[in-house]
Amino acid sequence: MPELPEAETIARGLRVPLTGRRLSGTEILHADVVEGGSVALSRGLEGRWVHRVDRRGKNVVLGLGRGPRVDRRLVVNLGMSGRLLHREPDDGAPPPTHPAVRIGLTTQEGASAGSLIYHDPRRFGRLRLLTPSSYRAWSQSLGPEPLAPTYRSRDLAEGLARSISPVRSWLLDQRRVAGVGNIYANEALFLAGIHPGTPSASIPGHRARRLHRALRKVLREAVEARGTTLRDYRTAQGWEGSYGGALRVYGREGAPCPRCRTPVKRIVFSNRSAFLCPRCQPDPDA
DNA sequence: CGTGCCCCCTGTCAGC
DNA sequence: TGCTGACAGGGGGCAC
Repeated sequence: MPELPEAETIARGLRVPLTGRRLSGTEILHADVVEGGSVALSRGLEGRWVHRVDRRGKNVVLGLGRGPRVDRRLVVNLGMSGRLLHREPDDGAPPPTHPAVRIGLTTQEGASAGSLIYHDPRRFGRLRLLTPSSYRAWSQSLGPEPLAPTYRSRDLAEGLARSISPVRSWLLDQRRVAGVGNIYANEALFLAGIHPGTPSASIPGHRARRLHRALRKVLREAVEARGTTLRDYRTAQGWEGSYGGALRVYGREGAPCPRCRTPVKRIVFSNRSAFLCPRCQPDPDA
């Protein structure tokens, strides 16, 4: 579920409550979300301080250490239905329905600072604890961050030119560019006026530049709105994201295209829905 | 190697 | 009121 804007929102929401806290007393309720074994995770988290809270692609990354340096990273991929929730010590909030991992937090003085809960009904998400070298290898396996100032339209254009995949599949491939999922791929392709099934290599340079601009615009807007809640996604504080109302085509089959009023069409390929305006995004095969 | 398909799992909703 | 099938924001594995 969560794509870049949702993961970014969660990371921002965890930064203040987690930074400078210490992890202790990990409870693993569903071992299938833990990569590398429950015991290794519990032992690896125990007593480590949270130095940083970051994001890489769709992943939330906690930089941890026993001393002042980051010597482990907890990488959380939220899959389709994962949430990372911060709970205060005795907020009377109802307990989450599908907790998978619960990690205790303490202050420098050792007082309770609540808990960090990984919640995931479908359990497609994954938690992994990585050393600096395994983190580096993992991060290098992902593509560039599309919102980084160093990500230029030329990078996108050159990547597209080397692939025969449909452009939506290309955008969803985390090795090409990190953090784009089905919602924002469809939204960006709409803004760029490109049919999702267009073979990547057939997209001319000026269209690739348009796609680069559209992708960054959509992602920035969605971060601003704290992400899109369709169903499961919540911020670290349990709030919904507000970008759902701004979606132009995703999930809007039959609704008028915001640009030309033609009904939005839904097609399926690679086992996933794509939404498009058949007039603004003409089928290259037609 | 690149690409596409299936599957992991649970919840929800539409249609009968 | 069930029951069934389709579908859901992701990604790993495998066959070709």
